[in-house]
Amino acid sequence: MKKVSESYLNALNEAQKLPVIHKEGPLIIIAGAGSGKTRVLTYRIAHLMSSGIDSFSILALTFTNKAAREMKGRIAKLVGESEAKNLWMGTFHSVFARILRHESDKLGFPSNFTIYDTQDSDRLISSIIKEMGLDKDIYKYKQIRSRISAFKNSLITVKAYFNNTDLQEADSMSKRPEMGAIYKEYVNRCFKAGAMDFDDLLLRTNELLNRHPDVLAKYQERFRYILVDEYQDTNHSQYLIVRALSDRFQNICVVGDDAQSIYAFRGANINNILNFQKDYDDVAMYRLEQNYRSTKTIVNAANSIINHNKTKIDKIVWTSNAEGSLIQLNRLATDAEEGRHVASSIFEFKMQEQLKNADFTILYRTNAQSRAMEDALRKRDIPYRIYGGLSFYQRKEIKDVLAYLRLIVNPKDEESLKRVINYPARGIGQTTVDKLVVNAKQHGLSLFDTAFNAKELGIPLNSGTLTKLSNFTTLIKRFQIENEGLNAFEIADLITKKIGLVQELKKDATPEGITRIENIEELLNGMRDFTEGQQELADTSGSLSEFLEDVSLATDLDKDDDPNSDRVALMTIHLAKGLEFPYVYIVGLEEDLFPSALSLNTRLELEEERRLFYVALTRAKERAFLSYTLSRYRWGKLIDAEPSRFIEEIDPQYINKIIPNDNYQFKPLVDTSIFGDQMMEKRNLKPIYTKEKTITNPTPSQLTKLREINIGKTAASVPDNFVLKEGMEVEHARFGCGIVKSIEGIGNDKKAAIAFKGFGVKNLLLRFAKLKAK
DNA sequence: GCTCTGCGGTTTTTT
DNA sequence: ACCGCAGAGC
Repeated sequence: MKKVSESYLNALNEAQKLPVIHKEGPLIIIAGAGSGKTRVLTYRIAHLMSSGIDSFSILALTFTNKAAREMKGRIAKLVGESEAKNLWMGTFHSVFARILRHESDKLGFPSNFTIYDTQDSDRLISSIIKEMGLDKDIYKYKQIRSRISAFKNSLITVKAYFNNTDLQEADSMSKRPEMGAIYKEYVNRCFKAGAMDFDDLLLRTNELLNRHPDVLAKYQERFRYILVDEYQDTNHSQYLIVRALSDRFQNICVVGDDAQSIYAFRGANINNILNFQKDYDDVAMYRLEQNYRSTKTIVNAANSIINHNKTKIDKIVWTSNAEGSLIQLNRLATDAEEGRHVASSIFEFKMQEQLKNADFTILYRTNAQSRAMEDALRKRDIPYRIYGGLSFYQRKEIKDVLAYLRLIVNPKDEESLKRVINYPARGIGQTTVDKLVVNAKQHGLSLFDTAFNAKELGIPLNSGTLTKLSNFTTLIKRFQIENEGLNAFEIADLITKKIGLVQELKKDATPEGITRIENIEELLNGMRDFTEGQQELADTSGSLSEFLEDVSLATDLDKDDDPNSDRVALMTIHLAKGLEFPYVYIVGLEEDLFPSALSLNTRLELEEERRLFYVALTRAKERAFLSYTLSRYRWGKLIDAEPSRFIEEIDPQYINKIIPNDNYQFKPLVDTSIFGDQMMEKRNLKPIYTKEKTITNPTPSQLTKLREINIGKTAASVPDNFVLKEGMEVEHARFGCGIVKSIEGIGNDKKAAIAFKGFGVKNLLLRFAKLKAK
């Protein structure tokens, strides 16, 4: 064991040292934002190891795989590469997926079980609803899925459901008496398919530990020291796993911040952290309250926000960092304007302060907001990278390839089979698949085996179809045999070539089609890297099933970015948890968006939104920028927006409000006559803090009309190649021919008064008016 | 069985 | 505005 010099403790402050040197027994670390909690965890693990504890008996559960990787790297630096190697570190899902593979036989699962992602679950639930002949408008698959997920996260098994009259009554009341039957069938089908969904990874772990005391004892014995990061975001299922495993030695260390609990929507239970002291005896509690990340302004502003929450553990986050600049608050007319504002702000700060693109991050509440930001950044030629949204591995073409791979590893995987049985088209249509599903159920076989034995089972299919089925199953079986001698990359390469996937995609010469081909290439390259990377590690082989597990549990954040690429980062606030950036833009601070309209029902939900805002603001090290708009496109329509209540909750001394003067906003883009004069009179805007609705904007329909008339589909910049002069004759899509009377303004604000025949003189903003020279 | 088109739902967040 | 899916026509 490489002895860690005691001097490393000097890298910690007094508050950080205590939990690091705390030895036996349970401890909880309440760590404010930016207080160095990762540092404490890292040093604590290193310290445990240096005081003689075998790394083999330490289990550290993190929130993302990336966090685990980074922490492991830092520990390796402290105690040495070879020592750190045996540490078990990862997300709940990845750690317990590994354990489940090892113990799968005890649960009746194959060790190569598939992990169904949300889309797989949705498809399976949809087809169950269809097979049961239920009304899909009442039984909405997404609602069903989230209800099943909630059951599983609370350890309500199918059996428990049918023993619980309250639950059944609740479902009957909401006109879904078949809920339990769907749940039962879903669980059955997953089992038959040798598949677990995300929730199963936790639920089945609980099942394993509950039903097999020997297994529980084994892992209790092994994991003598357990550390859990982001404990505030654990759900009940995770909580029970941690409790079970730590029950014997009670060496449990949890780290978290109740103020940053933002995952209640997926079952996270804030009470886990609030009640930790009741769950174990003699809990030591440590608080980390000094923030090393942000300026005083940001820390204090964030505190002023979170103080509006009732449910919280009291703590005072403070910093000795510099005062820093005020938080800038901007009001913009529309989401497109907001994008332009953010892009030019980034551009200017980059120049002024000599910063890199990677120093900037744009955070938003919903993925849909990224579009306006993207458009603006692209126009400014600012490189960016979007995290989240549709992740790489969820793209159709990637999922198609992965489905083949999954099917080879686990031929029982029903969802993968359905995905590829007729892709590329091989004449096996829906009707045939439906028949297979019915027969599979009847004979208790997997879908693949049903297809393989279609003839023997006497399924009414014509001989052509039978041949096609047999060709398909033979193809897959052949791949399976090939797979034994090949690594993940080689088999994937072979498959894509054999089935002619790329040729299939080449039929589509559109830019999207080309991107799809590139994506598949990227997947293959990624697989090659994976195979090569794994071969350096002794304990893994670079096999296909390992690759698939990695992929199904990877988050978008985990995907390695080119370290040299210098890009602005765009992501949801949820995804930004645990990260930090010098300059942070938080956009879309509007009622019904942030806080989300769906979270306004209960105080609890609203408080979670507030914590989310707290998380967003505390990501910023140097500067934070807030913005909101007066109207925004949502559901394809322009709707009015009102400033978020959260803006008012920030102590105003930390804010610099930048409100454009009146004549900047909502100067009629063009034709005032179509609305009459009322609108002109109501235009004068009041300062934003007047909460009463005296701010009268054009109604959405008016604005939509304006847009339709003047900009067609999207706002564009003034075309450079077209110089407008007074006296010129021009043509307008709606108003026809006209003569330019006068021109004023510059750049994007350039406008012209044009006299049209039959429409009179119109004031057109050239950016929007698509004029053609006559 | 395949392909095109129109309709409907979507937008809260993710392992 | 956008995507995916269902239904109709081939």
